[in-house]
Order: sequence, then C-alpha cells, then structure tokens
Amino acid sequence: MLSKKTKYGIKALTFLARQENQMPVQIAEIAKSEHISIKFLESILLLLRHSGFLGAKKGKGGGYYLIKDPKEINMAHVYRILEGPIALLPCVSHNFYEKCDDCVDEVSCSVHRLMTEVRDNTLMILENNTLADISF
Amino acid sequence: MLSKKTKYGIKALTFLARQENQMPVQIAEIAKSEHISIKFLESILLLLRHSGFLGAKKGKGGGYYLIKDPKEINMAHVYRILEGPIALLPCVSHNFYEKCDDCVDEVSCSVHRLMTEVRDNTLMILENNTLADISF
DNA sequence: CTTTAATCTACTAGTCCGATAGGGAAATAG
DNA sequence: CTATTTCCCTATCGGACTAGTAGATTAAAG
Repeated sequence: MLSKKTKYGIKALTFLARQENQMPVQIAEIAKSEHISIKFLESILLLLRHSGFLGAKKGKGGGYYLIKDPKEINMAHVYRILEGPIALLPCVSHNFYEKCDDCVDEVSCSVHRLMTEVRDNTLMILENNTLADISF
Repeated sequence: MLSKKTKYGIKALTFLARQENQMPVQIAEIAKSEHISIKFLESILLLLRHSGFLGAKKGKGGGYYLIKDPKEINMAHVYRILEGPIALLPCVSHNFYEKCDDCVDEVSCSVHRLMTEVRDNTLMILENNTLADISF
C-alpha cells in the first residue's frame, strides 16, 4: 500500500505541473486545494526540494515551484524518493536490495521469481509515465 | 512491501505443492525447511486452513496438506488472503475499496489513474500464475 | 492412557505512519 | 530598520501494525 506521503507528494507535484506560469505556489494553497494537512505537506515538499524536484522561495510571494520540466520527471524516480523500493521484496529490489534471512537461494525461490515479474511490470509502467503524462 | 506473513505463506504453500504424496506435513518440518519461526508459521497455516486452501490433521502422523489442486489455486487469491488488497491505494481496490478522504473526484485524480494501471498489470500477473506454476 | 501435533487465545516489544507544535531563518514591503 | 510573510527544521506523539512468543486445549494414533 502506498503511504499518504507518496500520494500527497504526487498530488502536489501534479498541482505544480498544472500551473500555467512558473510563479511559486504557497504550501497553504496546495494543501487547501488537495485537502492535505499543511504541516504534513510541508515535510513532503521539503523532501521533494532536497531531492532536486522542487525549488523554494521565502518571504512574501514565495512558495514552491518545479525545477525540472514535467516531461523530464519519470514517476519511478518520484516513487523511489517518496515511497522507497518499487519491488515488493527487498531481495527483488535494485535500488534497495537486501538479502533475505530465510532464503538460501534466490534463484530457486518461488516467491522471488513471482515478485520479480511483478516488479518488472510495475517498474515499466512507472518509468514510462512522466509527471506531464499524469498531470492533465 | 510484502509482509513476512505473505512471503512465508506462499513459501509454505509451494512446499506443500511440491510434496509427492498427499500425506500431511508437520508445521515443524515446513518451518525448518523454509527457515521460519514455528509459532509464526503456525498462525499463517491456520489462516490458510480457514481460507480453504489447506486441510489439517491432528495427532500422530498429522499435519497440513493441500486441499485443492495447485493448478486451481491462483496467486491473486492467495495474495488477497495473506496480504490484503492488490491495489496500492484503497480507492483503486476492487475487493477492499475505500473512498479517499482527500479526493473529490477519483476520475480526475492523477494518482488514481496511475495506480489503476499498476494494479491492472499486477493483478493480471498474479491471476495468470497458479501455485503449480510457481512451485517448480 | 500416553504421546503427538494441531488449535486457539492472549500478549509484547518494536517499528512506522500520519500528524502536530513551535521556534528559527530568510526574503520582501514599507 | 521593522514588521510581515513564508519556508526551514527538530522534536514529539498516539495509534496501528508486524513479527514473534507463551501457554493451555483439543483431537487422533497406538
């Protein structure tokens, strides 16, 4: 299951992608429009800024804005930042790999093989969708 | 991420599917072979029995055994019993549907659309794989 | 009637999620 | 220079869930 952090993060990104001009948007405006707790959203936007998706401007007229072109942001990247591994098992993950305690041999593990198939498909979908694709 | 419950449950099912005869297998034997805590596995097998996948026999020579033909058990069904919803969001789930608090309109929700695509693909994979398919 | 093995209930330590609180720092307006 | 605005950052918290443990009970076999 997707955490609310991820869900809210993606919604905020699409909200910013739909802005017609590149003017900064305040946290409060996004929060109100998307029905998200301001403080919670704040921490999410901060993370997205630290990850290089967003820029921020302080003071009056300040707020957050997209740094990159929505067409250049693929959702697999966003997903990994917000949610973590795309794979359903650590032993299947590329970016967050961890060996199973209970598995002697991954190749012969039935769960591993099945979850690899799921992962490959999910990854393909997320990589083939950019922020621009899902925003409109 | 898949819970250990689901992972262990699937491993136990494949272990039983690989048995040559239909003799009951003790919890301890499965636990040892798959490196799972006996007591934890116990609760999982009980759930699988209550869900109609397994039968159990008490006393000497007792244990768990598959009730249905592994070819008749599709992994989507198993997944839903052990893990719950296949969808990554409640608002995308067929069997565990819940409305989002923050979403006014699901059709226009970008996250909803993306996660529906992921769900459809994952579901297809799980439904097309039977226990027999993944056991050998 | 003793042994074996599943059944069932209850409990617990630890972790994570979603959210909140509150002061600090920087930018801007006047 | 001062006040206001807005982001920045840390700390905290209740509740839910996960993984696992303990122990007493019930059923079957020999």
